[in-house]
Amino acid sequence: MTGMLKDKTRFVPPPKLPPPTPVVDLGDAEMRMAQDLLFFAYRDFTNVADQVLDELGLGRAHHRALHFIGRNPGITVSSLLAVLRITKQSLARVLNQLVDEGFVGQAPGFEDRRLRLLTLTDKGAALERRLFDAQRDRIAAAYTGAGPAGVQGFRTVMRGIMDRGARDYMDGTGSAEDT
Amino acid sequence: MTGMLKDKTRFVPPPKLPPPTPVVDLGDAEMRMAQDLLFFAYRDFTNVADQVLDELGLGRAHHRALHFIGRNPGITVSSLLAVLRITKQSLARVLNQLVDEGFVGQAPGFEDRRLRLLTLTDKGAALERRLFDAQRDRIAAAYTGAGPAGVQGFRTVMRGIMDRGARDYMDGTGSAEDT
DNA sequence: CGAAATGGGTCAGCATTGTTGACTTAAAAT
DNA sequence: ATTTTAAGTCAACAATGCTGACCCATTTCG
Repeated sequence: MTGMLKDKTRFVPPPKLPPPTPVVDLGDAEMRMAQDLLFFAYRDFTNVADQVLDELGLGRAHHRALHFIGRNPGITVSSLLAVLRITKQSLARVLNQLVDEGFVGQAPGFEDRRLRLLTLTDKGAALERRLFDAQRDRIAAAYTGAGPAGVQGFRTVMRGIMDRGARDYMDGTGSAEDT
Repeated sequence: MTGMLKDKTRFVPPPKLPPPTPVVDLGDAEMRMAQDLLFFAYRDFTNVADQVLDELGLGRAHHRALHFIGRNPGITVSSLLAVLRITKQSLARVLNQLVDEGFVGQAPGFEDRRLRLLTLTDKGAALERRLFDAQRDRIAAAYTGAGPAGVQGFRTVMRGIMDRGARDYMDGTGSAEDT
């Protein structure tokens, strides 16, 4: 980029700004908006929790683990991996830290002693609570503003966007590993 | 973690799985679900585009830049920074690459020649199109399944979740820099 | 029973994308 | 003429993904 404005001699005509990427269907505009919605809502939603996490030297990945362990006490490592869809190594980093710092507890499975059943300790539950509370307000406000029918629509669309595997997980139907 | 199942003598009772983090309000369950919805929908939505990007050796960050430049032809660097809310240095990496590879064009502002007005080249627009088309199907399907009222609810909730600054941007009202 | 499969773990190294901090340059503004 | 401002650059660091290559302890299966 060294000197984009350097050669003052050559006049570069300001581009005749094209229309925002020629809209083919009319529906396109709606879809583009959806991209924005997802980007901004996700970013700002996660940012809320990030602030709390920073204080503790933890990251988003830790939050995710806490969340899903909290929602699924006794979940195994491989199930957690299936839900998060990350690698064992990525999870290990985060999970070991959570265990070391006493946020997550573990116990071998009763029948199959290879399993490592994960739970939140009191400390972990408290943190998860705190993180949740921060995000909670946003959701609550947004839900209130949208009314019950709006919330229903929100859910339906979000479910429609995610993979079948994720949907199944949410239905409790899910081993989550299938697709 | 070296030997969590190592001392076979000591019996570690399987934790009596506590209920999924004691639900205080009834509303809590709904809010927790929203966390899941955002996580899964966002992840799976972005993944669709990631596959295309991988082929070209580009990442999500590139997609974001392409998207917002495409939506806002002639946007300045600082406006783009305000929308994305990342640092100049982070953006530079990605943006320089896009310019070098001919996806993004630039021209100095007419009145204020310090400005660097960004646009998509044809090549850039084509790529953005391709990325969009991939995501488009998901949205289309989800929207169809939810009906017009559902879509309206989705929008309202998503807007409610994001920061005011993002909302303003979406309304076109926005300098996006204010909060 | 012995071999294979499974759940889990570890070491090492790399890529992407975000961050700080410290400066430079060119063009506006005052 | 000085100060702002828009943009860019170098350097280093952190969080989280990923791959590849192995190791252990159990459980299962032929």
